[in-house]
Amino acid sequence: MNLQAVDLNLLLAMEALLEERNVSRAARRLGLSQPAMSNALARLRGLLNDPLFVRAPGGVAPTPRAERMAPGVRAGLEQFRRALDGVREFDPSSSSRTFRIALSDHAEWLLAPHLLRAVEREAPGVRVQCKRLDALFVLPEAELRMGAADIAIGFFPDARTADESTRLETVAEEEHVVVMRRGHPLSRRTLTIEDYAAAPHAAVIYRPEPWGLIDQELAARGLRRNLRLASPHFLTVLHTA
DNA sequence: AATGATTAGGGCAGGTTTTA
DNA sequence: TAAAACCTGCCCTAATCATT
Repeated sequence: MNLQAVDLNLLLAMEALLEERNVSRAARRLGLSQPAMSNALARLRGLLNDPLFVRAPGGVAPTPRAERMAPGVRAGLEQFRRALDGVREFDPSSSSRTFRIALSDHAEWLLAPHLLRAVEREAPGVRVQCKRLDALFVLPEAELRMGAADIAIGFFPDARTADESTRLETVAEEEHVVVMRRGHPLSRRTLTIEDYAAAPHAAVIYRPEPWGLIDQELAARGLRRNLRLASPHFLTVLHTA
């Protein structure tokens, strides 16, 4: 494509639309009127021969083409900004950036106090926005790719198959544990997997259907657990023990 | 009905062409 | 080379249309 034929401000419009998923909000973000943003979108559509964004509840949703373009647009604009800013390294002490972290309430409960202290100490202008993972063991690749989340923290068994734009790092290792109240009959002996499956219990499950990774593992052993409560909240499950 | 996207028409800034 | 005239494209407001 001939870049001379492209108004590079359209990339800013694209970025704002990817972030806001709403033409009016994207316009406000760039200090434009809503029709001006609509017009920019129309020019992008003509340029790329794709609708890019289609109407959806609450605004617009990106087409697969727009989603594929998103990482490149973000990276390109980031390079422009860095070039124009004189290639400044990230400086926590002067940054006013908002970091969006997708994680479980369990990880949030464990990490948030430490994170908050570190931010207060080293990056007083930085804000942290925690958001819940949509699924417990599934890497939110789309959210990361679209910039809806900067990082995701959790146990992601299939993360190794993530695309190249996703950077993976082991930050901690944990074991699954069974929690029960003091004095529970099962606490007096070594818990077998059969005991576990047979005992009425609560579990953390994010999906609408109460069927997760552990159920798959049990099924492989010919077992089915006696699940009485499925909740997306670790703290709720702990509270019911 | 409310919210949000698109269209129409006019103004303005910046670029191009013409002319002295 | 610089100034004037002209052209093009973007943005604005207002009105209308579409979707939820």
